[in-house]
Amino acid sequence: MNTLKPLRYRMIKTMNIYELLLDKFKQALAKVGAPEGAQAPLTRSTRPEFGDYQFNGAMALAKVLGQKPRDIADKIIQAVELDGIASKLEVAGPGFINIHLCSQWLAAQLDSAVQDPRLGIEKESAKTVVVDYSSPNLAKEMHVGHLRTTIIGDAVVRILEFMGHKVIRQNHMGDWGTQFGMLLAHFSDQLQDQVAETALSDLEEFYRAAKVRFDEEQGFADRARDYVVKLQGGDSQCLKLWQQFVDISIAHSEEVYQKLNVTLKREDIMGESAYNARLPGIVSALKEQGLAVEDQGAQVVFIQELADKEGNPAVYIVQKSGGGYLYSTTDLAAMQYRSFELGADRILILTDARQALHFKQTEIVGRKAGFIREQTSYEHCPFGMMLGSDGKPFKTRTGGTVKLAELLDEAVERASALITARDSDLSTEEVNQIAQTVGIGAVKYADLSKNRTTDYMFSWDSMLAFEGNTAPYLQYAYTRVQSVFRKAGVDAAGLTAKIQLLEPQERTLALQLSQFVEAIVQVERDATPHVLCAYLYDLASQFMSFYEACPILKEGVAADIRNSRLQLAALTAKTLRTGLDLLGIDTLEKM
RNA sequence: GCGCCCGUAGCUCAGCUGGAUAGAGCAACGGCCUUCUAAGCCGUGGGUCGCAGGUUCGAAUCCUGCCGGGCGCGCCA
Repeated sequence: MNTLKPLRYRMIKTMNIYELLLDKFKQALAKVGAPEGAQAPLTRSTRPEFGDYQFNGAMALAKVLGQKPRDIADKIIQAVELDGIASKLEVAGPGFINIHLCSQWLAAQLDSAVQDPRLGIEKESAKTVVVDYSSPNLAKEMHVGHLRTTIIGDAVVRILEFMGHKVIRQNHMGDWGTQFGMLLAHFSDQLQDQVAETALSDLEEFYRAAKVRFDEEQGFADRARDYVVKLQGGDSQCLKLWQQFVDISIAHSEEVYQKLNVTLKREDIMGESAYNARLPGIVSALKEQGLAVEDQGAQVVFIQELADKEGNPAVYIVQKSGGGYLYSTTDLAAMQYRSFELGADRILILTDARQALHFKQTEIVGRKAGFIREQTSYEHCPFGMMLGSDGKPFKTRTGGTVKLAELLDEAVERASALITARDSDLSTEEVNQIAQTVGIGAVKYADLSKNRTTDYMFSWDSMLAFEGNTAPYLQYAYTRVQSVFRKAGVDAAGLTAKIQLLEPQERTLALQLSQFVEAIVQVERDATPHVLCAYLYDLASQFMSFYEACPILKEGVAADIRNSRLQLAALTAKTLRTGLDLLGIDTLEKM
């Protein structure tokens, strides 16, 4: 037998250039005598004349090493091993090191990426990541306020999966709360001889009616609370009504998911009710550990870590004086289930920012009580709430609410109108297909592209705009590439030409293409899809400039140049399609 | 009262672990379609980065204090 030998030479795949450079500069730092753990600040250059990346570690070392920063920068340049990777390293200003990547090397990276279905991005060692998102309240029809968690969460899970992680979606539906009692009370005495589905055809209206009674009708609120206790206690009549109601609500949610192209499935549902049986155990465990104590008839945990200046601890109620459980109890149970039974390495929870304190408290209590393994991270990913165009919060009662289903329909209609308004040879069927893809994409992108933790403004115009930094712009860039290949009669998959980077637009595009992984890794880490949106928009924008400046199929373009440009276009299209797919947005061949 | 988040161009937003002259889109203005789809491209104008200190070689970014806005703080989620 032969001794072991490599089966074949394994080419280094297109790697994360940032990581590569960082690694090289860290080695160089050690060589010039920088202390262990010295900062290694590497960034992308802000201006073309400063190169592609810049390393700014020399200035900080000046004091430590007792040398001039520019001298240190010179030594770093001598020490760093970037032969064949960088074409030029120069010291600028007080001691910046500008890194100009070698165009041939950059082109070679793209040559291998374009052949790879994963665009040269390697999977990471798999972690188990539980992602809690969407989680609509089944008492109400989904409205625009549910967009953020649903869409952002879905993009996050797609990206985590792309990077090789085991993702467990958890749709923590609100099917067990106090307001459910309100609905059950209304449900049971209003609709005894009606078919539930008919009555619930308009969930919003049903909820509104129940809410009115809850607020105004004598005795109704008490009955609603009784219903919660009965329900949580397992009363069969209540459960039956409840189940009927839940089924209809879930079906409604699934319709919206379908329209939105969201990956949540029925088996991802792990509603609040699913934790019911665990709640007594949570409270008793807290009591046994002396964490929960009785106060004013309720079981509460006093959290000293969050005490005010007077030393008054924060109060965290885990069981109501009447014996009922709350979302705190449920969230502790969910934490335990996810960490121990699902084996989560990370737990991501996407909700609005108003719940930040609650999750902070939940983590403190949960960790003390041992409801979460030490190695499990507990990450609340907050975002601001939806405001109306007037800057005031969206009202959920007075008809100011925009139902999600209606919003999506309007988006598709607007897209359709836009398409038919322009000259085209598209068939009706094609128009409908495009309108669907563009309209839904626009809505999703509008939400995905901003991930501020502050409130954000809902606006039909900005959400359904089809120009500028929008999904249609990205989709359009993609179709332009497809159109080129159609016209050329070439199959992108069959291309083998080497990429050449001659024009500035080609080089700019190439550099951007090589940085796809950097954007993805950041989203993976921070659960911020807007970083990927920004990346893709820049990519599309740079492609548009390239497209205008660098003719591909026109007369007079040499064959090798044409083929190189086709490769660049092909890689752009693949990157756009992959990126949009990770955002849950479809691409089109024509538009 | 305490806590969290935020304040960047007329509007909506980027700005990564501090780095060079703070960037986009929309809106405004001026160019570019008999030539790869004008949902596009090129260009112009527009910012005391809320204010004041501090740390630093260097601050939109970190710290402190104010001002302004939002949200939260024992039986809703």
